[in-house]
Amino acid sequence: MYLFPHAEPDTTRSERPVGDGQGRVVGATTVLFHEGDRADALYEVVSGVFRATKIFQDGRRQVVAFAYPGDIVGFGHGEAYRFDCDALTPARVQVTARGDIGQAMRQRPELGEKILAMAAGEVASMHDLSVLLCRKSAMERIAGFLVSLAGRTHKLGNDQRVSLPMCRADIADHLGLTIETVSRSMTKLKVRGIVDLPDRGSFVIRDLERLQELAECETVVH
Amino acid sequence: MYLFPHAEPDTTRSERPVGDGQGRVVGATTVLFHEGDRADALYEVVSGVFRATKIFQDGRRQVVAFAYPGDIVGFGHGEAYRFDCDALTPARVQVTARGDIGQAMRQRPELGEKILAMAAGEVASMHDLSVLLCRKSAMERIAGFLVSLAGRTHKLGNDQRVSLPMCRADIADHLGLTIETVSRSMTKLKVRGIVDLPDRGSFVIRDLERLQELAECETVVH
DNA sequence: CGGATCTTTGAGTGATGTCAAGTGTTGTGG
DNA sequence: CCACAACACTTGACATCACTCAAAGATCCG
Repeated sequence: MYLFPHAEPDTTRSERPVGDGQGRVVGATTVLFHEGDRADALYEVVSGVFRATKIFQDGRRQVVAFAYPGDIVGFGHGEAYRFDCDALTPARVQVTARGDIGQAMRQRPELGEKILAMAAGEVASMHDLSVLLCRKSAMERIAGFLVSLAGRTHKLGNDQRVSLPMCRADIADHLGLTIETVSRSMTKLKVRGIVDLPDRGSFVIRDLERLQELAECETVVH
Repeated sequence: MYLFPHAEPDTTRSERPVGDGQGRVVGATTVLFHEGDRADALYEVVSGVFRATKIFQDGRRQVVAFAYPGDIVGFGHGEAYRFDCDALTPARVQVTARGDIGQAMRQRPELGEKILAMAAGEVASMHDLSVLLCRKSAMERIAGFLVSLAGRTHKLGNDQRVSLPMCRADIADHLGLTIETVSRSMTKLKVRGIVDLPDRGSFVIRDLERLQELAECETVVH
C-alpha cells in the first residue's frame, strides 16, 4: 500500500525511473540523494536494501540507518537531506515528490494520520538506534543488530539464512565500532554456536534465545 | 505559536492543569507520562526543561532527550509512550489531546505540513543524538553536549551562564558514559580554561571556538 | 549540626581501538 | 582457465581510554 500511488516518479535525477507501476528500479550502489540536496522527494523502499550515510569533515562516517522494504527514506529532513542514501542491492523504490504531499493532504485529510504514523515509525527507529548505541558492550550491539535484521526480514527464528547485504565497515559505522571489533564479535558468536556465518553476505541464527539474551534490552522488531 | 491552541488540557491525570491560558503548570519532578501509558496527548514545552527516560530490565537507563521550550514531547509514539517523561524544573506545557489532532487536521488540512515539520524536528534531534553517541571519545560527547545546550538556550557565545538543570547521572545516561567520566571530562575542560563551572547547576563557555573544535563534527544547533 | 545526596578524585583493570600481518574472495585480463 | 590485483575479512599484539571500585569532598535540607 502506497500513500501516494498517484505521484509521478521524480524524473529530474540522473537515474531514470523505469515505469512498470512498481516504482523506480535502481541498481546496487545507485545514489538516491546526497546530503545537502534539496529534499524534494520521499522514497518508499519496495524491494532491496538502502543505506543512509552521514560523512563528517574528519572522515568519520555514520551509517544512520538501513532501509528495508516498507521503510520510507527522505522523511524527517528539512529543506535539504541530512545524509546520503544509496542502494546496497538492486532495488525498487516508490517515489513521491514532496510538493505532492501537502496537496494530497488537502485532498485527503485522513492522510494526516498516516503521516503521523510514518513519523512515529521513523522516530521509533531512531530511538532503537540510540538505544543500540548506548548499550555498553560491542557484543550487545552486534547481537542486537543481528536480531533486528532477522526481525526486519521476517526471519526471526532458528536456522533461517538471513541476508547481510552490508559490509563489515557499514556495520561498524552503524554501531559505532571498528571493523576489527565487529569481526571479532561475530567470530565469537560463531565459535559459541549461536550463529553460523556461511559466507560474507549472510548469517544464520542457531540459538535465537541466547542471541536475544546477549542483546539484553528489548529489541524492537519492526 | 501553538499548533492546537483550542485543545483542552488533559484533565484525566493526577496533576491538575492550572488554567491560565499558558498551558498546564507543573512542578519539578512532575511526571508527564510513563512508558507504557496510552499515548493520548502531545506536550509542547512552554517553559522549563523535561527529561525523557527509558529504563531497561537490567537497570540501565537511557536519557533519550531533554526537552526545552518549543520542543514537543509525546510525538512519534505508537499506541503507548515509549519512555517516561518528567520535569527537571518547574515548567509549563501546552497539552493537546491526541484525538484532537486528527480532528484538527480534517478541519485545517494545512496543519499537516506543520506536523510534517514537527516530525522532521523530532527525527533531526534523534539524528543528533545518535551522532553524539557515535563520536568516539568522552570528551567529544561532553563538548558536543555543552555546545548543543548553549545553542538550545540561545546562549551560544562566550561568558554567558548556561543553566545545567540535569544532574551528572542524567548527562552520563544521555551520552552513554559513567558519571565519573562525565565529571572528569568537565573538570578537564575547566582546567584547560575552556569552560567555567561556577556551581553544579550551570556552566559558562569561556572559549567557544576550542569547545567546538573538541566537539568536532558539525553540531546542529536548534 | 548532621545526614543524605551529588560530585570529584584516585588507583587499577579490562574492553575496544590501533597498527600490522595474513587469509580469503571477487573480478579482470591474458 | 589461470594469474594477478584489488578488496574484504580475520587474526594477533599492544596501547589506551573509559569503566569499576573506593574514598573523600561539596552541597542541600532537615
